[in-house]
Amino acid sequence: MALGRDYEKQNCSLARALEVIGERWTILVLRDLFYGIHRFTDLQAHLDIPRAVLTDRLTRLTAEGVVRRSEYQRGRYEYSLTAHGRELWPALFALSQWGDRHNAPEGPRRLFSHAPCATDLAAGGMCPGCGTVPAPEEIDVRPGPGARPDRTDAASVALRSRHRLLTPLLTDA
Amino acid sequence: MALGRDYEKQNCSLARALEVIGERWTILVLRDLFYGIHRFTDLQAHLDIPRAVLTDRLTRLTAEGVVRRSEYQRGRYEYSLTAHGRELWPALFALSQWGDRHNAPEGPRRLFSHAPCATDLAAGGMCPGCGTVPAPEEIDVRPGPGARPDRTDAASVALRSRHRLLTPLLTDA
DNA sequence: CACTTGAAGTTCAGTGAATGAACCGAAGCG
DNA sequence: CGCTTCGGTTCATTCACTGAACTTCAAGTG
Repeated sequence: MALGRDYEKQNCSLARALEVIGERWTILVLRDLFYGIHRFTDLQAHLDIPRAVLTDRLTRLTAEGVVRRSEYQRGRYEYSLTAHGRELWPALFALSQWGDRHNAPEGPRRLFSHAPCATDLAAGGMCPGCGTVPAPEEIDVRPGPGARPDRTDAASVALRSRHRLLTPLLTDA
Repeated sequence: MALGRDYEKQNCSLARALEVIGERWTILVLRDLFYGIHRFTDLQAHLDIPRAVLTDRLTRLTAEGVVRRSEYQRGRYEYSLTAHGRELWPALFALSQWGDRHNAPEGPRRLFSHAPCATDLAAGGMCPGCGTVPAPEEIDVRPGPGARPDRTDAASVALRSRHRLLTPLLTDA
């Protein structure tokens, strides 16, 4: 289709990436999956997104091999990032850092640290402690000075304490 | 407005970044500015984008302090990245790398190298030669194995030879 | 067993953004 | 003066996003 999805004339890797993740809401869906939010209802509540759009994005991401869908009860599904999806971490981190520099008068809203080194990440997602660019499995998120605790949905509340990326939030029981 | 631009409910730096650069075409406009394409007509031809949309994106990016507009002749303008815009480089590089991994059977379409080290960049935009994340001013682009020389507009042709990021392509005379 | 609740969607009318083609005004050129 | 180029604007059409209502199935409750 002509809007949002295709940049076919561009012989460019960036354009190819944007065809997969460049639509409205898609990157925020991926962010939530990195945070460990993985059920439809929790995603919908945390993103405050129309359900039809969330369905569409999850379906498309699944078709592209970025997200995996699995049934955790009969009729209930959960979504997680594939290895391919997890490789998007440096891109999301870089965008997030830029958003903080551009517009975060009270400091970063969230801080990311390399858990084994207990060191906050620097530019490019690099850990100054060990000089590598850690995989998301080794990264902790926690609220920063610019965080505003105004949301009350379950996912927002759970994210107010330190949490390892990719490990599920909000499992029942 | 309600579509494309705002993610106001999200207390999130990533959402703030996407409000500035998340609309369709915006990231590709920025890519071209990094490549040194800086005149309206060249951008329009290289992106194959409706003129009204290009006008809108350049206006908005200028208002956000990401792009600077200057008159190089009476009534003729050129656009360049501000310091703020240049800080987006790691994010664009990371996305581009992901696009190559996800969908580039014949290898990367473009290769980026840290000019002083003559070393190709690795994950996160890091230079393995010196261990830093170089600024775009120090980076060269050149076509990679996956490049397809099918476009004939002036900017596409000029980009077939090695070129330093941010230095103007296609100056007259 | 009937009744309610909740998850995960689908459907649909209304709205707003993207598209591409046409139009426009100012500057430069011969 | 006529022609072209640049850098737009205007406009009808197309298409995606929105929010609300509706649906379906499974599980839990009395």
